[in-house]
Amino acid sequence: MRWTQAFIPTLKEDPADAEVVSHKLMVRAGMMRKIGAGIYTYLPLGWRTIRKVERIVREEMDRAGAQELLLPILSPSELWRESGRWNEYGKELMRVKDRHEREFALGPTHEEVITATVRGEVRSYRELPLCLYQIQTKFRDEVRPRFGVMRGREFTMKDAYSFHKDEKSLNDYYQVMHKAYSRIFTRCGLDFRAVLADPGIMGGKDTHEFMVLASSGESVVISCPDVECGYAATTDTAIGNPGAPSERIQPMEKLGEVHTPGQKTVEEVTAFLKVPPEKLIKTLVYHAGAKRVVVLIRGDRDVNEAKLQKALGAHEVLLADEATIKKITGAPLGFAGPVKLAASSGEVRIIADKLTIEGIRNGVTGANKADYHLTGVCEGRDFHVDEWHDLLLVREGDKCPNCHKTSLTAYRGIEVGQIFKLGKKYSDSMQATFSDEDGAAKPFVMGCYGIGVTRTVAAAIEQHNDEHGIIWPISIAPYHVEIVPMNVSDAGTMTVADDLYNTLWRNGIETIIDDRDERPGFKFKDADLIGIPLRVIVGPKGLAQGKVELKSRGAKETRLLGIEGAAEEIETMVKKTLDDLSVVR
RNA sequence: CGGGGCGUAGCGCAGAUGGCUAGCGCGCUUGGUUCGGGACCAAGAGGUCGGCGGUUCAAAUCCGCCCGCCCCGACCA
Repeated sequence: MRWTQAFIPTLKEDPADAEVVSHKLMVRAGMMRKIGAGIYTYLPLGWRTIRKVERIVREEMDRAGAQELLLPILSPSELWRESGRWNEYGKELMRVKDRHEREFALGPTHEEVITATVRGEVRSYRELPLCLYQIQTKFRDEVRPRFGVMRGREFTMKDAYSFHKDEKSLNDYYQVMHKAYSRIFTRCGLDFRAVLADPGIMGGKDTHEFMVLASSGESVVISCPDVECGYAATTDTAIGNPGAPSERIQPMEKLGEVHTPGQKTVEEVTAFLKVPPEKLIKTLVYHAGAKRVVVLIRGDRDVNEAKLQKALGAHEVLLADEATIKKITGAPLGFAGPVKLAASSGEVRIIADKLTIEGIRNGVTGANKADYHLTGVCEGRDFHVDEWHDLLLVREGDKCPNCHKTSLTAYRGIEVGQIFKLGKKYSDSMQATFSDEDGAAKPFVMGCYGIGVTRTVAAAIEQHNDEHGIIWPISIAPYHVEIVPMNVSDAGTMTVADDLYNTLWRNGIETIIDDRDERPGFKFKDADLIGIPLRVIVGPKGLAQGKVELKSRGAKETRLLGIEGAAEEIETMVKKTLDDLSVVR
């Protein structure tokens, strides 16, 4: 591409509405423009990179034995009612009506459509396993689109669905996909981790998220630094392991009441009674849908609301307001406790964090009476818990729940992919069956596997940039090489530059030449911004010695190449770098 | 959805105690001088001040409603 003919509208200044670096750079580098909140036009440069990522995804999906197809974006509501997700999916599902008032969904994911496609067509276990994938625009009516393409309302996604005759086949294929995903993100030049995650609305059991490590990431990952252990999970799912509290072996003290005027928070009570926060039994009242529950957790820890939500089977949990607390505990906010609580309120269940509350002795808790707390509170003797769950919000420094040896570390990540074992959720509800060896109709065992393609591009920029702009991994760079002729009015310069440009293209090296009549500094700034991995400068300095200058985007130093052999040498470099990226650890 | 902020030229911003032809930088056009890290000079073009309504002799500026956008908290690739 000749820059004078290209549509690459670069910007000197950051766009006012961009916050994260990938968003700023994608706009500044002329890769995309915003059309509405979470809706973008991909300009030629951005589209080239997106297509590079898609190509890598296709190659690896094909290698994993999956076949590409294309499902419709628009799908009738009946399909979603069959699976139950017309109601379950909530407001995030974009819904439209046709002229006859028939309802449709704009696909946010395609379990329903693929299941409807496969059922009736795949009839025998002999045709299994089968994996189908597509790369397509998805729609989600996000509560808050943000960070450019990171969380858009319309985005490109690769989604794959596998069909199996049994769990074992699914488990095997899950590993194949795990490996394929690792290859894809490695080839895209990303530093990532596969972590255990929460299945959420997708249903199913096992699931891993592929996280690209980045400070701007929206997810927090907890992981064990011990490589052999390798435990890694999102904070929503990380299993608690706070160690055995020493209180459990202490002799039980007598239950006592103390006057604690105005001492409401854990910090206040801790300071007032001169006890450590581990002694406190924090008592929280939650709304879980229409119901209310009392949740207990040790004073120094926090409740993981995602775990609570799952434990209660609720769609949403919300801390109760003061009026509700007063109604349930009989005391103002800050003096709630489990002792004699369940008896007085009847239908309100007491849910407790198993790891921090079970067997706790001599704890401190609210007396359900204004300005009073109880001491010497023992679980089992003084209060009864209806349900035990792991409700702990795991944090950095906790012991690893897997190897029990090392302290966990926390870091932020961008979720670029997720693989799920769906099981029979959709095949059951949508009656998608096949005939097994014994001739009986059985529902398919399914898996599904997503990659946010546009998000992957943003994640790559988050990991590869400096104060001047993007530094593309060559595998997903819009072009491999940028030629910068110093002076376009100089015939000698342009002959060398054009020859090199033509030769490189002839040898399959994607090249852009900045043939604009601009000063060198101006072109260098744009070159840094758009981040093409290799830059060839054709100017008087080199030409005087019969050379051109080669510089990597990330590097400071330049190398001189003889004009004659330059094309060949560059070609070798590009191909070697591409090969290096395909090597999977 | 709740809380906070913003909307003035293609982009980034000033102007806000109502007052004359609404400014600045970048970008754009033309001419000239420049030319190894976003040059300089000169002359231009470009605006329903987000929209509608109200107050007023007079509204970018005050009031009301609406729309759009961004950020912070509960979801997800």
